[in-house]
Amino acid sequence: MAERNVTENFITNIIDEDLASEKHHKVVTRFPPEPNGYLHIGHAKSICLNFGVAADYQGICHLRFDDTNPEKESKEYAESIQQDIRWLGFDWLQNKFHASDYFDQLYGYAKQLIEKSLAYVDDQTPEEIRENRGDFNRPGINSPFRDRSVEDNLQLFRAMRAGEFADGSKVLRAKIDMQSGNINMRDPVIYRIKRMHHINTGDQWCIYPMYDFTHCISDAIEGITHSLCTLEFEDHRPLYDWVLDNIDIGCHPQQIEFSRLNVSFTITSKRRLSKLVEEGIVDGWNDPRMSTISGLRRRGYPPAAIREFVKAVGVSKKESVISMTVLEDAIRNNLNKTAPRVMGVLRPLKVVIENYPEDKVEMLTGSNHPQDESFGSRKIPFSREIYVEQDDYQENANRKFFRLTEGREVRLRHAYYITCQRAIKDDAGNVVELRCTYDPESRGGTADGRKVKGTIHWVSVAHAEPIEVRLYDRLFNHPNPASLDNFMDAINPDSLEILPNAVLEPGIAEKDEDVVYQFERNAYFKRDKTHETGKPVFNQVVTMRDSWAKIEQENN
RNA sequence: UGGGAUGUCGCCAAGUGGCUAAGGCACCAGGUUUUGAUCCUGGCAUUCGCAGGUUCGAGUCCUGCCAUCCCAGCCA
Repeated sequence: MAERNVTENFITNIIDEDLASEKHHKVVTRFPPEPNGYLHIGHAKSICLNFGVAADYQGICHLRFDDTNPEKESKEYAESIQQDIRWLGFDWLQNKFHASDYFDQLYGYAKQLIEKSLAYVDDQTPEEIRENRGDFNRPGINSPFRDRSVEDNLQLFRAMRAGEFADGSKVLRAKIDMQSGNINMRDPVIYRIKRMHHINTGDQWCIYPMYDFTHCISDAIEGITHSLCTLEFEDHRPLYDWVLDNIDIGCHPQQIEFSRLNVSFTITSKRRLSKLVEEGIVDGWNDPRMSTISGLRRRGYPPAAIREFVKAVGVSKKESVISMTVLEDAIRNNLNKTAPRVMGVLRPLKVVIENYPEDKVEMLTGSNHPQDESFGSRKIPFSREIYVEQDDYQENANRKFFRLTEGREVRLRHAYYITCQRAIKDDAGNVVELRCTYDPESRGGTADGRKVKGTIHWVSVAHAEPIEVRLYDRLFNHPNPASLDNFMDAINPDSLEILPNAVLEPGIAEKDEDVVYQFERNAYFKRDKTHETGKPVFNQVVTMRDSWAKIEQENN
């Protein structure tokens, strides 16, 4: 049996039981976004769950746009949502639907409720409706229009549709129970008058159905077996069931609620994300620091890694905040297996190898992946002057520092051993150049068998490709910014660091490809599409684990 | 003071009355290594929000309590 997309959880347990009891013989789920914004990491969980569960049971998952409120919806959002789902690796095949596809049927079912005396047209103002709904401590009061005759209601509802009434002047309400402890059951509004152009139905309608009336019926029309949604809809389930129990539709999907995905140090609310964009804190909705799917994509997170992450997180009803380290682990885990290795120097320090011939250039062989020969190898030019990382030299190094300091020998990755002879400083005392010597016998092997603890990466000065590197850190300094009075207070001022003088080994930067590279000993990087600077720009996807950072901290 | 839910290791999460409470992340200690990466080995809850009770036996059943979250849009 193939590996499952979704680990067993309380929902798959229910599905297993439904299949075993022959309540169902197939599984049909749906992902029901409202096209009113961009998808984010939280939606990824719902997408992976709905499409993943369907795939695990050889079922299908529909994409259904929940487009019942033309005030907020746009085609642009619908487009980006489809792009994001596809990018995540899922396919709705022929099953793309809109709640608005069912407007005629919905209208018919509303009339059916009226005929059963289970719905009525209410003339109260919005304020009156709110006031008479009561609150947690006060039961609602029946509307004075609650007992209109079926004929009157039918005629009024038709007139609503025909555009005979002003926006907001009347609504259609389900007749349930104004005394219910569940406020959703206190005669919920199911249709409102709203003269507004709809992205799908144009100007055909001036009345639009509400979510609670629409969603359950749409599910039933499509033959959804398990309607998975988030916890806040738990209170709506009695209404979901009430509607389906009181119309003639012959299908009753089961609504099951699970908890949303929250990731530490991030936010996902549309309102807050949008504020970051508006205030210029980030470079747009697809800024690599954003939790939007388009942000994750630009950052270079592989879709497979996001799927693995969601799988690792699990599904339950407990409200939780998952550690960002779980996401990073999933990214590293994927990239470690898939990213070709190259050498890039982020903060260059020039090294002159004094005993290496001035004009000589050697083409050295470097493997593209140390654990996977199928990645092959490449030729890397080596010469007398190279760049190494500034951090790989320390003037006063202790024994635990395995890199360059006066008199210490290190290996240059894929090349020779060099020994640091002396550092050259500028007038301000900054180290600006290192003078080293190399051992011509040490190339590619252990030479005389002596061991060197450290291996550092490098790029030949004459062959270096100048690039710009963008390093990213978490956007917030607080593990749960959304819980703050003002989440903007928690913004990390250092979430972006631009390194304009980085260099990369030749043959990589000119390619305009969708590949994530590991700059060995640094991090994973992916080329950004931007051309705002003259040089190629590389975004840091995720750092490598860094046990040296811990050792360094302990020493301080 | 109403209704709905949730509480198992620092963060997630299995567990559906019966072997010593899975697994992942994090963390700690070692080993391998031409990336201080990867990989490998070992450690990491006598205890399941609390208190009673039922039972030969309870994280799993019952009762009470406590904590946290959601609901008063003509939003979804």
